[in-house]
Parts: sequence; C-alpha cells; structure tokens
Amino acid sequence: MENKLYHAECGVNAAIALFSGRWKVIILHMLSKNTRRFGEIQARIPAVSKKVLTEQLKELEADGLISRKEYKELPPRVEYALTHFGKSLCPLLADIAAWKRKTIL
Amino acid sequence: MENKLYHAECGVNAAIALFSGRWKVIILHMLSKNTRRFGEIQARIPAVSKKVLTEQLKELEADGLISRKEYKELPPRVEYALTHFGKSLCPLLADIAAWKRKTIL
DNA sequence: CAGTATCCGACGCGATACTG
DNA sequence: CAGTATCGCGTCGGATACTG
Repeated sequence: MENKLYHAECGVNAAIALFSGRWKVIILHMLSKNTRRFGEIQARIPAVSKKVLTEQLKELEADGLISRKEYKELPPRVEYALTHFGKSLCPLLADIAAWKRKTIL
Repeated sequence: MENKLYHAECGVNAAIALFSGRWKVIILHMLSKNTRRFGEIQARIPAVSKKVLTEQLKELEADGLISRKEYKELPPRVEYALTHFGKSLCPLLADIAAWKRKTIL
C-alpha cells in the first residue's frame, strides 16, 4: 500500500486483521473469562472444525494475543490463555459492540 | 450461529463486517474530510479497480455508512458522503488505530 | 487429547474490456 | 464520468479421515 494511503488508515486494517476471523472474537471472549484447554474451546464452539480451530489459535498466538502452554503428559494437555496484549484488546471489542448496539436501536 | 455464541460475541463480528473490506477504512477516512465524487475517490486510491471500488461503495451505502447522490447531468456526476451513522464510526476507527499504536511501541 | 492431512466450495479482490 | 461484464486467482473456512 502506498504511503499516502498508509497514513490515511493508520494501520487500522492491520489492527482489524488481528481479530477478524470467523471465531477469533468468540475465542478471545471465552479466554477472557478462563484459561481453556483445546477440547473445552471446541466443545463450546460446536460449529468449528479441529482444523480451523487450530488455525485460528495459531494465528492468535502468532499475533501475540493468546499463549499456548503444552503439558508433556499422556494424554496430552494444552492450555490457552489471553496474553497481556490480548487482554488489552477486550475493551476495544466492548467498544465495538457498544457502537453497534447504539446504532441499531 | 447459536444463541450462546451470539451472546458471547454480542454482534462484534457483524459490526466488524461493516468496515472490513480492502478499501473501506480508507474510503471512510477520505469521506470524513470531504464529500467526494467517484472519480476523485478512484484517483486517490490508484490501486483499486472500478469494479471493486463500486462494490465497496455499494456495500457501504447498503450498510448505511455512506450516502450516494446522483446528479442527472451529462456527463454524469455522483457525490459520496458520510451519513450520520458513518460519522459515528470514525471515533471507533481512531480507537482501533490508537490501540494498535500503543501496543506496537 | 490435541492435533495433521487432504479435498473442496465460496468469497474477496484484481485486470481488462465494454457502455449510457 | 461513472459505472457494468467477464475472467481468474488466492485465501478462508468446512468436511472428513488419520495420528502420536
């Protein structure tokens, strides 16, 4: 993208990309209440497939929004949690929700 | 989407969809400063094709974020402007930009 | 349990040519 | 000037089967 346009949007698109994805907002909201295991997340989002859930979690982790802790046990156990960065996003999502509510009513 | 999940995300995904799109943030930002004609918008975003620009403008209009006024002249003239709803979105985009700046630094 | 591997259809977006 | 029509590609997400 050209510089003029970059300054116009000020990274908004890049920021949006961090939490746009079919299940990311739901995952972030879920983890804001509790650390969760992979299976728990999947159980609470019945419509998501393992492949897609894995992808979304990997992207969220790569973007620094969530952390992944693997316990070397048998059977394996993995815990996902919000990072500090991820927690900082929650108020913004609340603002977005509030904006939508205001305008629909 | 199921009800439980709907309540979890509180319409955030739907709200995000209103302004996620390759050029929507840039268009909204541009129109926040001035009413613009189709050709002016295109000239300021060289990378966008007519087809895609038309699509994005139509979606923004359908979502109530911008208005389209057509003057029956020859050659044709069309003016795009932010609606009140569209203007209400700008502070939110600024918040998103601010969030991103804070965390990158 | 927590993933991978593979296939596939839908959609977003860009390039190009044509039109009232 | 402000579009429409057509084509094609890349990415996203869903379905299913397999694995350490």
